[in-house]
Amino acid sequence: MMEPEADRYKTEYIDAAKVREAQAQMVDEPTATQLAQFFRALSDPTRVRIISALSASELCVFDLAATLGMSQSAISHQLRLLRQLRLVRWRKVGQLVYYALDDEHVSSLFQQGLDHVKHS
Amino acid sequence: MMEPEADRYKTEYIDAAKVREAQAQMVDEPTATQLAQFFRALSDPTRVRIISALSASELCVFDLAATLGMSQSAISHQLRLLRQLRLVRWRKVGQLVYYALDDEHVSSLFQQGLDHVKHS
DNA sequence: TGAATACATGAGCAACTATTCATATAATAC
DNA sequence: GTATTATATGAATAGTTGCTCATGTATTCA
Repeated sequence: MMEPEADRYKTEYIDAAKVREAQAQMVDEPTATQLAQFFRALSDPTRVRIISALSASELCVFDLAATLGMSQSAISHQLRLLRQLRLVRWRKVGQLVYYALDDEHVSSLFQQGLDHVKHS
Repeated sequence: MMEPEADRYKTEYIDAAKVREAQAQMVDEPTATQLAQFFRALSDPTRVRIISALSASELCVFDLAATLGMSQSAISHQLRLLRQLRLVRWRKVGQLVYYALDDEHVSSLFQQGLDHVKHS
Protein backbone atom coordinates (compact mmCIF):
# COMPACT_ATOMS: atom_id res chain seq x y z
CA MET A 1 0.00 0.00 0.00
CA MET A 2 1.08 3.58 -0.63
CA GLU A 3 1.98 5.91 2.20
CA PRO A 4 1.25 9.44 0.95
CA GLU A 5 1.37 10.76 4.52
CA ALA A 6 5.09 10.12 4.65
CA ASP A 7 5.72 12.99 2.23
CA ARG A 8 4.44 15.50 4.75
CA TYR A 9 7.47 14.93 6.89
CA LYS A 10 9.91 15.20 4.00
CA THR A 11 11.73 18.50 3.59
CA GLU A 12 11.08 19.91 0.13
CA TYR A 13 13.54 22.78 0.33
CA ILE A 14 15.85 24.20 2.91
CA ASP A 15 15.07 27.72 1.71
CA ALA A 16 12.18 27.84 -0.75
CA ALA A 17 12.63 31.55 -1.55
CA LYS A 18 16.24 31.07 -2.58
CA VAL A 19 15.29 28.10 -4.74
CA ARG A 20 12.63 30.17 -6.54
CA GLU A 21 15.15 32.98 -7.02
CA ALA A 22 17.78 30.58 -8.33
CA GLN A 23 15.31 28.93 -10.70
CA ALA A 24 14.30 32.34 -12.05
CA GLN A 25 17.94 33.29 -12.58
CA MET A 26 19.09 29.98 -14.03
CA VAL A 27 19.37 29.56 -17.81
CA ASP A 28 16.95 27.07 -19.35
CA GLU A 29 18.04 23.60 -20.45
CA PRO A 30 18.47 24.28 -24.19
CA THR A 31 20.52 27.39 -23.47
CA ALA A 32 22.63 25.51 -20.93
CA THR A 33 23.29 22.79 -23.50
CA GLN A 34 24.21 25.33 -26.17
CA LEU A 35 26.47 27.21 -23.79
CA ALA A 36 28.13 24.01 -22.62
CA GLN A 37 28.79 23.05 -26.25
CA PHE A 38 30.39 26.40 -26.86
CA PHE A 39 32.73 26.06 -23.88
CA ARG A 40 33.42 22.49 -24.87
CA ALA A 41 35.18 23.87 -27.91
CA LEU A 42 37.84 25.25 -25.61
CA SER A 43 37.95 22.26 -23.27
CA ASP A 44 40.63 20.25 -25.03
CA PRO A 45 44.39 21.03 -25.08
CA THR A 46 44.67 20.42 -28.82
CA ARG A 47 41.82 22.80 -29.62
CA VAL A 48 43.22 25.36 -27.19
CA ARG A 49 46.53 25.22 -29.05
CA ILE A 50 44.77 25.55 -32.39
CA ILE A 51 42.84 28.61 -31.21
CA SER A 52 46.05 30.00 -29.75
CA ALA A 53 48.02 29.44 -32.96
CA LEU A 54 45.29 31.05 -35.04
CA SER A 55 45.40 34.12 -32.79
CA ALA A 56 48.55 35.14 -34.65
CA SER A 57 47.22 34.70 -38.18
CA GLU A 58 45.27 32.37 -40.40
CA LEU A 59 46.98 29.08 -41.26
CA CYS A 60 46.36 26.26 -43.69
CA VAL A 61 45.77 22.77 -42.29
CA PHE A 62 49.21 21.57 -43.30
CA ASP A 63 50.96 24.36 -41.38
CA LEU A 64 48.62 24.01 -38.43
CA ALA A 65 49.58 20.35 -38.17
CA ALA A 66 53.26 21.29 -38.38
CA THR A 67 52.83 24.03 -35.79
CA LEU A 68 51.25 21.66 -33.29
CA GLY A 69 53.40 18.69 -34.28
CA MET A 70 50.36 16.52 -34.85
CA SER A 71 48.92 14.48 -37.69
CA GLN A 72 46.92 16.19 -40.41
CA SER A 73 44.03 13.86 -39.69
CA ALA A 74 43.89 14.73 -35.99
CA ILE A 75 43.94 18.44 -36.83
CA SER A 76 41.25 18.03 -39.49
CA HIS A 77 38.96 16.24 -37.06
CA GLN A 78 39.34 19.01 -34.50
CA LEU A 79 38.85 21.71 -37.13
CA ARG A 80 35.58 20.10 -38.12
CA LEU A 81 34.35 20.50 -34.56
CA LEU A 82 35.52 24.12 -34.37
CA ARG A 83 33.86 24.72 -37.74
CA GLN A 84 30.56 23.21 -36.58
CA LEU A 85 30.61 25.42 -33.49
CA ARG A 86 31.41 28.40 -35.75
CA LEU A 87 34.57 29.29 -33.87
CA VAL A 88 36.62 29.30 -37.06
CA ARG A 89 36.00 30.28 -40.66
CA TRP A 90 37.86 28.97 -43.65
CA ARG A 91 38.68 29.84 -47.23
CA LYS A 92 39.98 27.60 -49.94
CA VAL A 93 42.98 28.60 -52.06
CA GLY A 94 43.78 25.92 -54.60
CA GLN A 95 44.46 22.77 -52.61
CA LEU A 96 45.01 24.72 -49.41
CA VAL A 97 42.33 25.51 -46.86
CA TYR A 98 43.09 28.44 -44.60
CA TYR A 99 41.47 28.57 -41.18
CA ALA A 100 41.05 31.67 -39.02
CA LEU A 101 39.24 32.61 -35.83
CA ASP A 102 35.67 33.53 -36.66
CA ASP A 103 35.22 36.56 -34.45
CA GLU A 104 36.73 38.83 -31.82
CA HIS A 105 34.52 37.29 -29.15
CA VAL A 106 36.42 34.02 -29.29
CA SER A 107 39.92 35.40 -28.87
CA SER A 108 38.73 37.76 -26.16
CA LEU A 109 37.18 34.87 -24.26
CA PHE A 110 40.31 32.81 -24.81
CA GLN A 111 42.46 35.63 -23.45
CA GLN A 112 40.21 36.03 -20.43
CA GLY A 113 40.50 32.34 -19.65
CA LEU A 114 44.25 32.59 -20.00
CA ASP A 115 44.36 35.47 -17.54
CA HIS A 116 42.30 33.49 -15.06
CA VAL A 117 44.61 30.50 -15.29
CA LYS A 118 47.77 32.58 -14.97
CA HIS A 119 46.56 34.34 -11.83
CA SER A 120 45.83 31.22 -9.83
CA MET B 1 68.21 0.82 -46.89
CA MET B 2 67.35 4.37 -45.86
CA GLU B 3 66.49 6.96 -48.46
CA PRO B 4 67.39 10.33 -46.94
CA GLU B 5 67.23 11.93 -50.36
CA ALA B 6 63.48 11.45 -50.45
CA ASP B 7 63.01 14.10 -47.76
CA ARG B 8 64.31 16.79 -50.09
CA TYR B 9 61.18 16.54 -52.15
CA LYS B 10 58.86 16.54 -49.15
CA THR B 11 57.28 19.87 -48.26
CA GLU B 12 58.06 20.73 -44.64
CA TYR B 13 55.88 23.79 -44.44
CA ILE B 14 53.69 25.73 -46.78
CA ASP B 15 54.79 28.99 -45.16
CA ALA B 16 57.68 28.52 -42.73
CA ALA B 17 57.55 32.12 -41.47
CA LYS B 18 53.91 31.83 -40.46
CA VAL B 19 54.60 28.54 -38.71
CA ARG B 20 57.42 30.14 -36.70
CA GLU B 21 55.16 33.07 -35.84
CA ALA B 22 52.32 30.74 -34.81
CA GLN B 23 54.65 28.61 -32.68
CA ALA B 24 55.94 31.72 -30.94
CA GLN B 25 52.41 32.91 -30.27
CA MET B 26 50.97 29.56 -29.21
CA VAL B 27 50.62 28.71 -25.48
CA ASP B 28 52.81 25.84 -24.29
CA GLU B 29 51.43 22.37 -23.63
CA PRO B 30 51.05 22.62 -19.83
CA THR B 31 49.28 25.96 -20.13
CA ALA B 32 47.02 24.60 -22.87
CA THR B 33 46.11 21.65 -20.64
CA GLN B 34 45.41 23.90 -17.67
CA LEU B 35 43.31 26.26 -19.80
CA ALA B 36 41.38 23.36 -21.33
CA GLN B 37 40.64 22.04 -17.85
CA PHE B 38 39.31 25.40 -16.81
CA PHE B 39 36.98 25.63 -19.80
CA ARG B 40 35.99 22.02 -19.27
CA ALA B 41 34.33 23.13 -16.05
CA LEU B 42 31.81 25.02 -18.17
CA SER B 43 31.48 22.36 -20.87
CA ASP B 44 28.61 20.38 -19.36
CA PRO B 45 24.95 21.46 -19.18
CA THR B 46 24.59 20.43 -15.55
CA ARG B 47 27.62 22.42 -14.47
CA VAL B 48 26.45 25.40 -16.57
CA ARG B 49 23.14 25.32 -14.74
CA ILE B 50 24.90 25.06 -11.37
CA ILE B 51 27.09 28.08 -12.17
CA SER B 52 24.02 29.91 -13.45
CA ALA B 53 21.98 29.15 -10.33
CA LEU B 54 24.84 30.23 -8.07
CA SER B 55 25.01 33.56 -9.92
CA ALA B 56 21.92 34.61 -7.95
CA SER B 57 23.17 33.60 -4.52
CA GLU B 58 24.89 30.85 -2.59
CA LEU B 59 22.89 27.65 -2.15
CA CYS B 60 23.22 24.50 -0.09
CA VAL B 61 23.55 21.18 -1.92
CA PHE B 62 20.00 20.17 -1.06
CA ASP B 63 18.50 23.31 -2.60
CA LEU B 64 20.84 23.12 -5.58
CA ALA B 65 19.58 19.63 -6.30
CA ALA B 66 15.98 20.87 -5.97
CA THR B 67 16.71 23.86 -8.21
CA LEU B 68 18.09 21.68 -10.97
CA GLY B 69 15.66 18.82 -10.37
CA MET B 70 18.50 16.33 -10.10
CA SER B 71 19.72 13.83 -7.53
CA GLN B 72 21.84 14.99 -4.62
CA SER B 73 24.52 12.53 -5.61
CA ALA B 74 24.79 13.86 -9.15
CA ILE B 75 25.06 17.42 -7.86
CA SER B 76 27.66 16.46 -5.27
CA HIS B 77 29.82 14.79 -7.88
CA GLN B 78 29.71 17.88 -10.09
CA LEU B 79 30.40 20.17 -7.16
CA ARG B 80 33.49 18.18 -6.38
CA LEU B 81 34.79 18.90 -9.87
CA LEU B 82 33.96 22.60 -9.62
CA ARG B 83 35.63 22.63 -6.20
CA GLN B 84 38.78 21.00 -7.56
CA LEU B 85 38.96 23.57 -10.35
CA ARG B 86 38.42 26.32 -7.76
CA LEU B 87 35.33 27.71 -9.50
CA VAL B 88 33.29 27.50 -6.32
CA ARG B 89 33.94 27.95 -2.62
CA TRP B 90 31.94 26.43 0.20
CA ARG B 91 31.16 26.89 3.87
CA LYS B 92 29.65 24.45 6.26
CA VAL B 93 26.71 25.43 8.49
CA GLY B 94 25.66 22.54 10.67
CA GLN B 95 24.71 19.74 8.30
CA LEU B 96 24.37 22.11 5.38
CA VAL B 97 27.15 23.00 2.94
CA TYR B 98 26.68 26.25 1.09
CA TYR B 99 28.35 26.68 -2.29
CA ALA B 100 29.04 29.97 -4.06
CA LEU B 101 30.97 31.14 -7.11
CA ASP B 102 34.59 31.65 -6.18
CA ASP B 103 35.32 34.88 -7.99
CA GLU B 104 34.05 37.58 -10.30
CA HIS B 105 36.12 36.20 -13.16
CA VAL B 106 33.95 33.12 -13.42
CA SER B 107 30.58 34.84 -13.64
CA SER B 108 31.99 37.41 -16.06
CA LEU B 109 33.30 34.66 -18.30
CA PHE B 110 30.02 32.82 -18.00
CA GLN B 111 28.11 35.96 -18.99
CA GLN B 112 30.41 36.55 -21.94
CA GLY B 113 29.81 33.02 -23.17
CA LEU B 114 26.09 33.53 -22.79
CA ASP B 115 26.25 36.71 -24.85
CA HIS B 116 28.14 34.88 -27.57
CA VAL B 117 25.57 32.09 -27.71
CA LYS B 118 22.62 34.46 -27.77
CA HIS B 119 24.01 36.51 -30.65
CA SER B 120 24.50 33.63 -33.04
C1' DT C 1 45.42 11.51 -69.17
C1' DG C 2 47.90 9.89 -64.47
C1' DA C 3 50.63 10.91 -60.31
C1' DA C 4 51.16 13.67 -56.43
C1' DT C 5 49.39 16.69 -52.92
C1' DA C 6 46.13 18.87 -49.31
C1' DC C 7 42.39 18.02 -46.91
C1' DA C 8 38.15 15.46 -45.15
C1' DT C 9 36.02 11.65 -43.12
C1' DG C 10 34.26 6.87 -41.58
C1' DA C 11 35.52 2.99 -38.63
C1' DG C 12 37.63 1.35 -34.69
C1' DC C 13 39.34 1.66 -30.13
C1' DA C 14 41.28 3.18 -25.72
C1' DA C 15 40.43 6.66 -22.48
C1' DC C 16 37.34 9.55 -20.20
C1' DT C 17 32.65 11.42 -18.40
C1' DA C 18 28.19 11.84 -16.07
C1' DT C 19 25.09 9.51 -14.02
C1' DT C 20 22.98 5.92 -10.68
C1' DC C 21 23.19 3.00 -6.79
C1' DA C 22 24.89 1.72 -2.51
C1' DT C 23 27.21 3.12 1.27
C1' DA C 24 30.02 6.13 4.36
C1' DT C 25 30.57 10.32 7.20
C1' DA C 26 29.11 13.87 10.11
C1' DA C 27 25.78 16.70 12.33
C1' DT C 28 21.18 17.03 14.64
C1' DA C 29 17.26 15.45 17.27
C1' DC C 30 15.23 12.35 20.31
C1' DG D 1 22.94 5.89 23.23
C1' DT D 2 19.60 5.40 18.30
C1' DA D 3 17.31 7.45 14.32
C1' DT D 4 17.25 10.88 10.96
C1' DT D 5 19.18 14.14 7.90
C1' DA D 6 22.64 16.51 4.59
C1' DT D 7 26.46 15.63 2.12
C1' DA D 8 30.39 12.91 0.07
C1' DT D 9 32.22 9.24 -2.41
C1' DG D 10 33.53 4.51 -4.51
C1' DA D 11 31.97 1.21 -7.99
C1' DA D 12 29.61 0.21 -11.99
C1' DT D 13 28.07 1.47 -16.45
C1' DA D 14 26.31 3.67 -20.65
C1' DG D 15 27.61 7.24 -23.42
C1' DT D 16 31.14 10.35 -25.38
C1' DT D 17 35.69 11.87 -27.03
C1' DG D 18 40.25 12.14 -29.45
C1' DC D 19 43.19 9.80 -31.78
C1' DT D 20 45.00 6.44 -35.65
C1' DC D 21 44.50 4.13 -39.80
C1' DA D 22 42.63 3.56 -44.16
C1' DT D 23 40.45 5.65 -47.72
C1' DG D 24 37.90 9.24 -50.36
C1' DT D 25 37.64 13.85 -52.75
C1' DA D 26 39.41 17.75 -55.08
C1' DT D 27 43.13 20.30 -57.00
C1' DT D 28 47.62 20.84 -59.28
C1' DC D 29 51.21 19.48 -62.23
C1' DA D 30 53.45 16.95 -65.77
